[in-house]
Amino acid sequence: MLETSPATGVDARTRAQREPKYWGLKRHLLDLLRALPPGSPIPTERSLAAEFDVSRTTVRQALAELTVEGRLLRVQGKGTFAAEPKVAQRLQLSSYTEDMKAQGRQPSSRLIEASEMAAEAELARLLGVRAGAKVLRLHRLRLADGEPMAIETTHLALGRFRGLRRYLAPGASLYQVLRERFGVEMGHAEETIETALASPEEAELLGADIGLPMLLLSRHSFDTEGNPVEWVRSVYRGDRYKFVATLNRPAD
Amino acid sequence: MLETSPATGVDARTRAQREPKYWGLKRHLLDLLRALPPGSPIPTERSLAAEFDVSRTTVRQALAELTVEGRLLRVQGKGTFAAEPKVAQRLQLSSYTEDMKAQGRQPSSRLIEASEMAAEAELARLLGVRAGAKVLRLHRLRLADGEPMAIETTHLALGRFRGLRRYLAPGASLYQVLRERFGVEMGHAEETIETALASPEEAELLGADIGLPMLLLSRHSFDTEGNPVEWVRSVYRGDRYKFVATLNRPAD
DNA sequence: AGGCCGCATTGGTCTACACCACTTTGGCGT
DNA sequence: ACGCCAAAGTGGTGTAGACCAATGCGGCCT
Repeated sequence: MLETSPATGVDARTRAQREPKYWGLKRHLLDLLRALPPGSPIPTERSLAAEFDVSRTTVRQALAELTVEGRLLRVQGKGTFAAEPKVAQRLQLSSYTEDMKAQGRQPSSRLIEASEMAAEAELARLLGVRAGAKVLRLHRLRLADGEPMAIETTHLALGRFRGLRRYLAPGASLYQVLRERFGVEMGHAEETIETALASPEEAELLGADIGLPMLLLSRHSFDTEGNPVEWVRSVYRGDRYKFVATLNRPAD
Repeated sequence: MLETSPATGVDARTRAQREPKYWGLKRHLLDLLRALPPGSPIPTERSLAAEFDVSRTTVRQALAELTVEGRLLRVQGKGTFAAEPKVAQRLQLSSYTEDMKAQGRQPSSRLIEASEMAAEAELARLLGVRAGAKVLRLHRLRLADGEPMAIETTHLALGRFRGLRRYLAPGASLYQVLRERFGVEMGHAEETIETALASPEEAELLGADIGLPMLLLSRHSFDTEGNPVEWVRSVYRGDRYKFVATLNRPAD
């Protein structure tokens, strides 16, 4: 599912040429989503195909990308729904909050989406649950002085944190909730940093150009007993951010 | 092509075989990728469709997912290629040589240039010497299994390490020389990681394209007494490298 | 020699249709 | 009333074929 494709929103005026049909459909659906309460059903694939006079395959391509982008929730046999935009919470683990403050900038977060999903094999392994287990996915935009800096996607096993979603109020700290409601204390984490090019969705959210170099940070956190707690994938604007690490004790 | 017997459908799924065709194709391609040198071309969509007797649409679904998962690189008009696996480098105070060995790769270095220069203000500050002091600059190409991985430029104050140049033999570890000849033990270091695009010279040395995203790592190392020892600027191929860090006691 | 152009090849978009898997609903039989 | 189950409707998988867009190569023309 999902295709790598050119820009979906924002300008892209440099190439105002042939816009694929599923782009237009996508933009139309994004407008629809903006004016629609979360959780409400979207027209069915077949009706969209009829209304826009395109094939169902084309409709599915648009829907697939929107699903990957976290705007839609699809359930076989039931329908397609507007993803829940949800309560915000801010977590402060890493150094983002402190980094920003240390630089005299005002950090903030915007929750883009909070949804439940079934864990595919790799994610299940990382979270220590069986494949297909329910997982809570938090999709947030990080800002500094109101300027978009990063997109952060957090995954937690719902089986281990039943009712987690209910505790997530705006401004609430995820780590605080985990500690106070579930008695989970973070122990250590493993991070990887690599490069990636901005995807259309990411570019739009971050207000950057498609293909802009990004820093991709993954964090795998464990509690004090060594049980996996969360898996986070963050995308930072490469032109606005850099990571700083202080290393102690040589290895050799 | 040819054949397409089950025009009526109905049969096909006989054995509780819940696995979609594109899954099987995906698994096959993953096997192929395991046994294939990175960067090598994958069979074309049309040939895969013919070989596995499925439609091109089905092949594309498998390829699309593998692309999203970072296993494949697709280029219109050229083909589909095995993605370069990223090498992980521990974000810790160890030498490149040891990092690579720990991963079972054969590390090597090629000294491109070793020159003395006068430190400009900023570099002098970093190395704790007066502006204009003599500095040794080592320009090295780092390889793993003979493959260019990074360009590393190291700066050391010659006033502190007299005769350093004479001890630098091919294959010698800088850290080892510093320890054995000068009794310098590394204490801690400050690293920053950011992105940059490859310059023409860098691209040529690394065998990459101009404009390829790179990981730019700067390291400021100090000995156990807190005296600055070296300042290093490294450029890593973003498509072949990633940094790994283990964090203890996460923030609140 | 150098440059331009067109063709072959590859991935990208799209159609129209068929059937499968899952969920909900409503009517039928008890 | 109640329960079961078939039908309807939804998304999921799959086919065969068409044309578009980008790339690269080779040959033609100057």
